[in-house]
Amino acid sequence: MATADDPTTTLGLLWDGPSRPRRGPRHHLTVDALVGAALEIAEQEGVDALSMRGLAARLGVGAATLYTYVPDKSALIALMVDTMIGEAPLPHTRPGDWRERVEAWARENLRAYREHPWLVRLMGAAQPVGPHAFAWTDSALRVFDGTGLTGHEALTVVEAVDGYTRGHVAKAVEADRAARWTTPDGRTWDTVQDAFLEAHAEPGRYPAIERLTGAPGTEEVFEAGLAWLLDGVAQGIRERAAG
Amino acid sequence: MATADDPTTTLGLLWDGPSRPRRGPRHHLTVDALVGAALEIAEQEGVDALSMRGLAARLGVGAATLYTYVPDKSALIALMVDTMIGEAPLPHTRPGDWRERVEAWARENLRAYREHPWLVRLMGAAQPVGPHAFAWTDSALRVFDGTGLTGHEALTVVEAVDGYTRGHVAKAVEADRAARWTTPDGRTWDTVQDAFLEAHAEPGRYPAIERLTGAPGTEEVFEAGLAWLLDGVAQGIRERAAG
DNA sequence: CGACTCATCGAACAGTGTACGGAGTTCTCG
DNA sequence: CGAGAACTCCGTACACTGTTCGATGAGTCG
Repeated sequence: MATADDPTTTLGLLWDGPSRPRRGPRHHLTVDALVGAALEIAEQEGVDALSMRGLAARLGVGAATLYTYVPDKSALIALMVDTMIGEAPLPHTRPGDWRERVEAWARENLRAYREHPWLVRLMGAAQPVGPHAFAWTDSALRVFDGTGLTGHEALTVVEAVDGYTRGHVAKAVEADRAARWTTPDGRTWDTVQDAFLEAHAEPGRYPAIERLTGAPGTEEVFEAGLAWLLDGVAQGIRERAAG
Repeated sequence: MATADDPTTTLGLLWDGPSRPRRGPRHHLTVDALVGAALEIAEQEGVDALSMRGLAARLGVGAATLYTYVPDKSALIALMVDTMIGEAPLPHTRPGDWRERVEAWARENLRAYREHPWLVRLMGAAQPVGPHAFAWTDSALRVFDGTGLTGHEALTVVEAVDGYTRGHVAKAVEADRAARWTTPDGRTWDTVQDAFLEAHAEPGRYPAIERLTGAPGTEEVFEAGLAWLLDGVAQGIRERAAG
């Protein structure tokens, strides 16, 4: 198989699927089987445990065999990501007006990312656009049909909301992991950190933080920010309709 | 030095600095020198090139020596991140009203992240809060002094804007990297991808995307989304002042 | 001066992604 | 129908990674 380092091969795999050669012995596995097993590993053991050797072992083949299905690990990851995107419901098929649909999709994405935290890390690297990602964006754009926004404006809104969601997801995933962490003797992350800060921040050094009576949860921040963002968008749509 | 895996040691390094032992030979290096050299490597060669062996070689010492300064690589990274945060201007010292200050800090953060793309990846992992991060948050909260918002509400705004910025940064960094990429024969990423999509997306499959006449740039999306978000916040502040 | 503590670092361990080359299988073409 | 091309499979190897161990010797305190 062609050596990559060049995402063209990966794009071909994403959009065309594997190319069946004319000569030579048959494959015993399929690319889908690789991706499925890789997703299982990521889901069960986390993304750090996803190695080519481990994946090969799970499938009962030698490590080098995988390279006849996939040019390299990054291509496998691109396939995993696009597969996950394919499981997201298409925004334009949801009920309600544009705002209800946007809220639903943003919450759904947040939920999906938090349920599959490994996705957040894998999406960090630049990804070639796969068919499912493309279809999702198309669907998201259609949510704004009838609002009077141009395609360009609709895409701006989609990207803004998506960016907002992704940023929160990164923070939420960190918070989730910290919440699950404990010292060997059972103290939580918050306990350790708070004790540390209390011992080290002399009074008056951080006046605004001292005045705080409690931090908002990630859910609360997400909902508030989403509401503000969509208030702004709604106002833009109203002004355009009036002008 | 104490084995970590437990961020308590890292927190100590962040807040107290290195602890000078009473007996034994002197250190030839300092933790600051490690962090400085690590920052240079990240800046010049990217985060993937940052290895303990490479760092040790740059400092002219053996790889194992580093572990007398720092419990492990993650602690080093925490120190790098907090150092970078320390270089950001404090929001409450900027001129203007709350909105101008927020806009300035959001743009500044976006710029800094794009200039140091490795930071985006390093911040992806959960980080213990360092003194500079703490000071920055305190300063950001003070921007809302006099707006009538409670500390809780101000923190919600800060986190929402920060989350928004981080999400965009991730996308912008990906876009920057893709923009810099070319095939051996000189074609750009966009050319390759567009050619591929044109060849593979039959007409009518992606109606909304077909209707597009051009995609908004990351800058344009960022500014539009920020304006919407702050419009929403401003309305919240007005309503609170009125009610 | 001993006793103790600690910095330094070569070597080793358990991993990683991936290239290579040989063995065996399947299809195509003369 | 048989020769050889094309291909899968995979043991082995390479160049890495972060980190631990143990030996050596430097520095300091009683």
